Amino acid sequence: MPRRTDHQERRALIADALMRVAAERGLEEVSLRHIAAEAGVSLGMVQHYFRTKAEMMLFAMTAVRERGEARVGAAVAALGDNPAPRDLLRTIITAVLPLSDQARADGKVALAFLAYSAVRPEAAAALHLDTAQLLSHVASMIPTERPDQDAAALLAIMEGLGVYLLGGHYSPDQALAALDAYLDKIYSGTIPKVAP
Amino acid sequence: MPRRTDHQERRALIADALMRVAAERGLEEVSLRHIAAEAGVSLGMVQHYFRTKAEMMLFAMTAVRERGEARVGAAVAALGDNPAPRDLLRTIITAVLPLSDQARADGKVALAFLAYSAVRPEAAAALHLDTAQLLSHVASMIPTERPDQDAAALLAIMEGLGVYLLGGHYSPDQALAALDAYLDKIYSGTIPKVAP
DNA sequence: TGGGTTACAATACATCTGTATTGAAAAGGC
DNA sequence: GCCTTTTCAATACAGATGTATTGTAACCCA
Repeated sequence: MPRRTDHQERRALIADALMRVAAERGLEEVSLRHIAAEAGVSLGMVQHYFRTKAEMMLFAMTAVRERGEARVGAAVAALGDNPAPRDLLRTIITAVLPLSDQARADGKVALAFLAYSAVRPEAAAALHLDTAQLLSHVASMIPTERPDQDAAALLAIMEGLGVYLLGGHYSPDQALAALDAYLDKIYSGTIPKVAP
Repeated sequence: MPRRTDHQERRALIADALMRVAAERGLEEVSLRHIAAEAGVSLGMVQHYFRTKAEMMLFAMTAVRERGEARVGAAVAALGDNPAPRDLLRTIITAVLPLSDQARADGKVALAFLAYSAVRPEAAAALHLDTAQLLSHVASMIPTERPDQDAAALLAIMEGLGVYLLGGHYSPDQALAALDAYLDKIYSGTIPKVAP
């Protein structure tokens, strides 16, 4: 059984090209031939690694998600051990927000896939960070009387800031100021949930 | 100079068909022929009222926005005169959120156009102005120390909740609870809702 | 040293795409 | 009544699209 190529590596190469095209020109410009050209390979090769376009799209979708998770993981790791919950939360969120060029490109792709999966329920399960998991994780770090609601609002702020940043409606400074203002409400002044 | 048809009316008819297709199958399935079929007219007629596809898309984009504004306007009008700022704000936001079937359909289209305009800067300008206006309006209704930041966060919450609702990550109850929790923080002064 | 399998490349194919062209019916203004 | 203009419908067209088919070189295992 000869297997000379690393399938995952080739798929990643193609998915990278897809993300580049999607970030620059949108998902509508994503065709097998465009992706092949962008990746510098032939149409036949793309077909060899993805039997159908939908399969390629699905793979790229999870690749975007994994790239986001990797960015968050790296930012969190840079915090060292036992960071304060507020710092941890802010680090996670700023890692998700499209503040760097790379994150901006990824964000555009993620937004495109968000719209894509909004009309393709079979593709919706895979996208983005697993919100439910993240929600309970964030809630556990929020010392208010209603951590679930406040966590839900915080994630919504994160998503909304991301969208507004991508659209150019908010500047990075504006977005971070809004985020910090909310974190202030969560973490300052009020008596923590546990002992006084 | 014979002019037997109301151009705006015909355009609206076609834009309605476009929004139906976009809501059900996404912007990728929007082609001149699909829209013509959905509207029950011929391709030639669509071409007669929109010289190019981009022109049709642009018209539909502003039609979605106007529909959303109309929904907000109606909800606000139903509040009567001199509503409390918090009620007014909550009414505006719940009118924007995709909570009804109609608002869900519109929301999907709006999300699709958001991704669409993220890679077409020439189409993004209208939304930009809209947000800036809404932001200062909302800020004027927020009695906190930093109304600008808190208003920015509130709009982000609105947008994020909308996205999560469309994606099915939040239930309507969850979204409204998160919204109300934030409004509590803004409006309840320092006294929490639950007794100390 | 084969035989079989993999990894592509090339190309064919039917369908769909946006746009342009042509033509004809209808309806004002003169 | 005629003539110009609008309102469409039909069709043509070149290019793109996803997928299927075929061919061919390379490689591993026997």
